[in-house]
Amino acid sequence: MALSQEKIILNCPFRQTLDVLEGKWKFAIIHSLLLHGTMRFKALERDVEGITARMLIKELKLLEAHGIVHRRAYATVPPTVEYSLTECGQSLEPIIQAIQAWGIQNQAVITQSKISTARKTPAAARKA
Amino acid sequence: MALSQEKIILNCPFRQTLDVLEGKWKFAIIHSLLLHGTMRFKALERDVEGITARMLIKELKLLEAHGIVHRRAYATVPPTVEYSLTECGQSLEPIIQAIQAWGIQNQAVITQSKISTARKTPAAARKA
DNA sequence: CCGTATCCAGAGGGATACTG
DNA sequence: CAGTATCCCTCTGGATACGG
Repeated sequence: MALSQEKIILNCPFRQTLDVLEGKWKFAIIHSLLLHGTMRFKALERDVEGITARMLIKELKLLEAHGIVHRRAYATVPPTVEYSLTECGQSLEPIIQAIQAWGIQNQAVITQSKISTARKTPAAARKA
Repeated sequence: MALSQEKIILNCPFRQTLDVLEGKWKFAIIHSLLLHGTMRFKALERDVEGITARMLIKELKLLEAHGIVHRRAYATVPPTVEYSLTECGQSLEPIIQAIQAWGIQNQAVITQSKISTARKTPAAARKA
């Protein structure tokens, strides 16, 4: 399938998709859910290295609102909450796979041309 | 091809790819360059609806540093600068295509479940 | 365990004016 | 045309503490 020839206008399907997937963590969260299927909150937090609980819940809420992720809570003590991809979310798999495939293919190139994108976290900066 | 079973750790190929493609405009810029091949700065600015010259040049610099985009300047008056994708950049096409395909497939769903993500620009907020 | 609330530094990013 | 420079606001997103 060839790329559409229309202009990269706002509200075209391409840009709308980017809106849904924007943010620092959405791809990683979806990747993790694709790998493991249903996951508890804590499992996701452990699996997506570097994310904080605060950001995880925010991103999950957004994904849920867009119909990508399904949330199911059980009235147990302590609470149990399970997240999984909806059918719509599962259909994102080709995108995740394409990104991963490119990463594997170009790992050497990326590492080589890597600029100092490394930025200090606020906390790290304060300590310094 | 199945997704890799490794944890979504920092510095895995998947996360590194996200680092390269992070930011609000990179996917759209690459999409445009895939469609049109070599483009002048002004053409890109027109094609990627909503981007400002400031952000465009910033994103292009980063993409160039990562070896995704090639920049060629001609010593003409007025100046002519052409941007194109490197071979490495062209290899991102499957990702762009996957995103676009998903957008077309799920356009109805997205539009329907759209939350008020609309946010005022600083200028719009000042005027209000 | 699963969140929420609050605080806050700084990166992202728009507007505008200016240069070669 | 192809950028730079400056200003400044907003939102992201980390740290921390707390509630059900």
